Amino acid sequence: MDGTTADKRRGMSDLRRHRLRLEISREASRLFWEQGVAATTGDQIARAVGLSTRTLWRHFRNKESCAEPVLLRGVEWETSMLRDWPRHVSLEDHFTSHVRHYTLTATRTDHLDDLLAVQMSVLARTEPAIRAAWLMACDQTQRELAEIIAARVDLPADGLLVRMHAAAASAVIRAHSEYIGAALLTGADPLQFADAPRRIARAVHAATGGAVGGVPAA
Amino acid sequence: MDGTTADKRRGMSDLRRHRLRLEISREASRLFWEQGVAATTGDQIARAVGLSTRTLWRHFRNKESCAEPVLLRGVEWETSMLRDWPRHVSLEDHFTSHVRHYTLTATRTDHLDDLLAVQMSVLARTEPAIRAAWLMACDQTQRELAEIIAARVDLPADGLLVRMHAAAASAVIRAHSEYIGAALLTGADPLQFADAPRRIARAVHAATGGAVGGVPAA
DNA sequence: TCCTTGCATGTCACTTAGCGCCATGGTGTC
DNA sequence: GACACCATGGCGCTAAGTGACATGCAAGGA
Repeated sequence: MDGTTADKRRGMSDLRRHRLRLEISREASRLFWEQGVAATTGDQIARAVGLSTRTLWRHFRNKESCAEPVLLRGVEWETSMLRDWPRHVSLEDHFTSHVRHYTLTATRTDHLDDLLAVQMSVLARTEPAIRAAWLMACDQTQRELAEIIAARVDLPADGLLVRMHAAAASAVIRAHSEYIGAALLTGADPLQFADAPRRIARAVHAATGGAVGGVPAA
Repeated sequence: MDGTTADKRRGMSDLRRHRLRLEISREASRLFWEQGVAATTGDQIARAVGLSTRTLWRHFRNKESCAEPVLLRGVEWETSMLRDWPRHVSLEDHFTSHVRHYTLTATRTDHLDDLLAVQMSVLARTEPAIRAAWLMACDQTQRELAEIIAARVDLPADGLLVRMHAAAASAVIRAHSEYIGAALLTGADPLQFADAPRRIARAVHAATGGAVGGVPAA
C-alpha cells in the first residue's frame, strides 16, 4: 500500500519531504497536547525527532504550522475519498464504502494519527496558534477540493462557481470534523457517529446546491 | 450613527479597545502593503501609532494578527448587514438596500479601510502569515454568523445544523470577497460587481439549503 | 481636598522564534 | 575517483513576544 517508490531523481523527493514533515508534526502535536503550545520550544520538537533546530525551521515556517500535517490527515480522509470518486456513483454511496474500506485497512499508525488530529482540533478551540494552523489546513483542503470539483463539473478551478462550491463543501466538512472531534474528546461513543459519512455526503450535496454529490446523469 | 457613548464604567471600554486595535491595524496593514510583512517590525508599527512596543503586544498576540481588525471590516460589512436583517424581508432585498445605504453614508475613512482590507486580502494570497490572519477573521465572522442564524431559526448556536449553515454561508461570503478583491486589485471596474449583493444573497440561500435567505413564512 | 483603588501604558531585561551564512557529509553521475 | 548537488548542522544575529515593576491618569470615597 505504501511501498516507498524508488526515487532516483535528484533532490529530496516530495514523498520523503512529506514523510519527514509528518514525522515532525507527530512529535510536535504530541508535545503541544502534553504540555501546551507555549511551553513547547522549537528545540524540544527538533530533539524529539532527532533533528537540529535549524533543520526544523527549514521544514516549517513557524511553530504553529508544525501541527498542519497532522491536522491535514484529519481531513485528508475526506479529500482522498473525494479524489477517487467514480463519476457514476453518488457521493453518499461512495463515502460509506470508503469509510468501510478505511476501517478495515487502517493501520495502528493511522489510528494514532487520527487521535493526534482530534487532539489538535480540540486544542484549536483554546489555542489561537493551533486554530490558525487548523484553518490553514482546511484552506489547503479547500483548494484541493476545488481541483476535484473543477474536474468533475468541467469548469476552471479558479472560477467563482467552483471556488464557491469548494468553499461550501470544505466548510461543511470542517464543521463536522470540529463537531465530531469535540464530541469524541469529551468521551462520546464513536459508534454514535456511524452514519456521519452519509450525513456529511448529504450536507455537501446540499451546500453545493446539488452540484456536487449526486449522480451526473441520473 | 457612531456617537461615542459616554463610558462611565471602570476599565477600558470595549469600544475604546476596539478603536485602538483598528487604529493599530490600519498602520500595520499600510506598512505590510508598502514594504512587506517580513520587512515590517513590531517597533515600526508601534512607532507609527505612537505606542510603545510593549503596548502593541498587549493588544495583539503576534504580528500577523495586527491585520485582523482591518480584514474583519472587509466582511463586517456583510455581517452587520445580516445582523439587522428583518425577519419578513428576503436576504436578497435586504442586502441590496443595505448596500445602497452604505454607498450613500460611507465616510472617507470607511473607503480607506475598504481599500486596506482589499489590499490585505490580496496580500493573503502570497503571504502565509496574512492568510492565517484572514482565515482567523473569517472564522470570527462565522461564529458571529452562527449567533445570527441561531436566533433566526430558533436553534442553539452550538448545534451542528446551525454551525453547518454558518460555515457554509461564511465560506460563500469569503469566496466572493476573495474573488472580488483579487479582481479589483488587478484593475477591474467596480461597477462590474454591482449585482454582487444579489448573487451573494442567492449563494448564501443556496449554500444553507434554503434555511437562510428566504422569507420565513412566504 | 487628599487618599485610594483600578487600569492602561512605559521601561528594562530576558527567552526563543526564525533566518543568513558557511562548512560538512552523503549520494548520484560521468 | 572527481565532481556536482543537496540536505543537514553549527554559529551568530535580529526581532518577536513576555514577565516584572514603576508610573500616571481617572473615578470615587472620606
